[in-house]
Amino acid sequence: MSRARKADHKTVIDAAQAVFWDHGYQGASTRQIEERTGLTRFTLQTSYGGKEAFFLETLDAYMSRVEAEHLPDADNTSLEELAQWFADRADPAAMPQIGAQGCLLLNAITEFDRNGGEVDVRIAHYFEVLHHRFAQILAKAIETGEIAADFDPDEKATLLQNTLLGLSLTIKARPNDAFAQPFAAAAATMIRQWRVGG
Amino acid sequence: MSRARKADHKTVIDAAQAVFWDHGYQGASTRQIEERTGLTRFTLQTSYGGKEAFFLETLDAYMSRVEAEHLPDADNTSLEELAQWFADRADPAAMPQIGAQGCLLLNAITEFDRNGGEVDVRIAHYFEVLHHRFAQILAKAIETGEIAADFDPDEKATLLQNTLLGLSLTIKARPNDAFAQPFAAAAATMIRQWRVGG
DNA sequence: GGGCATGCTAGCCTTGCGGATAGATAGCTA
DNA sequence: TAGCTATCTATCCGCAAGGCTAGCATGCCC
Repeated sequence: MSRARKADHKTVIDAAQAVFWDHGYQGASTRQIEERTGLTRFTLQTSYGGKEAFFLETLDAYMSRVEAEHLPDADNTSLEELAQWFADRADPAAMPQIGAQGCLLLNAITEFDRNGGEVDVRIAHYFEVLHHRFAQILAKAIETGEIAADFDPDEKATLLQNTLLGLSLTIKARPNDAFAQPFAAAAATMIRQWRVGG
Repeated sequence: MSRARKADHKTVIDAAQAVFWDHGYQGASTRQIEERTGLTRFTLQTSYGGKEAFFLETLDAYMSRVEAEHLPDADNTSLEELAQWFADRADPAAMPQIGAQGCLLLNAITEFDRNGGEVDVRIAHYFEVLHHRFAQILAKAIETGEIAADFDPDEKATLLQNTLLGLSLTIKARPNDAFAQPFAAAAATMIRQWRVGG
């Protein structure tokens, strides 16, 4: 068919996530992307359709991976596991990697205007996914009796969405890898105190 | 002494806050700043020392104003007032203005590297101020008996910091002015449920 | 009113950006 | 092996960015 690329798609996208996280969308030049991903600027244009389209693809890959591998499971997550999941978001030992490759949604939110375009669709989708996951986990915890029946899972899911966004921002703001840990711990404690008699 | 400026310092800084919020630091060009603030690019260089120094000054002015006028008072804020303060952060009626001039720290955190420079100092300062205010209000609420004695004001202050950051991001992410309201309401409810017997 | 410091206007410089192009090259298929 | 096609290399383009300079305008002080 054709000549093979120097760098395969998956490798390129993985590296691109790191580049965009390090420098932001605007701050990452196509020449930097070329250097760090192995992708040539020529292919960036012809195969991916330019920088913005490439960012969208990177963002989609990131979100798919997060949904599939990193978000807590909607059906099989206990309240304690949810609490621990929040605590782990800023584990100082894992921070170097997590911090080096944080939430790309942050960049999407802060660097693009809300104009109803492609980025906005992704943001809306992510908010929905988060809400659904958290609400389902909390509803389950009510069923099992972990938390009281008069607990509002929808409202608390909203609170957890907000908490997670705040945590992403704190991680980005961190002057050192231990910095964000108390914030994650406070979130975990909040969740644990939702238990009946907690 | 000298010739008077077209636009006075305060007016310039106020307008600059809006420009930087609308387009971010990187996205705001010096020519846009010139247009919307009345400041000339010449004065931006000679009197303010260039775009980055000017942003820092704008950021300082913003933070001073927030500390003086918008953050809840450390000494005279009840728990209910604190809850209402969070709820008001995303009041749909006030959103047009608030949304049009949101938290500049967001831009500082997301658009600058953590290199120990001037921006980092501001970020650290803001985190400290927030923590101190919230912790003091909560400590007072323990004194008055609004919340239980075994309540950890320090940890919950950390949680509130995180909540406020999340709210700022949600406001930035909002597709419409009503969007952020449930997030603010959930935060307010969380605070109200801290009351003894809540 | 003359001196002088400051701000304004207007234009120019350099740099880096995203993107486009053209010729060489590699890998598959027939 | 010939041909086709996607990619690579290298270069170029137009544009917008931040910053700088030169000459004019303004206002305070001696």
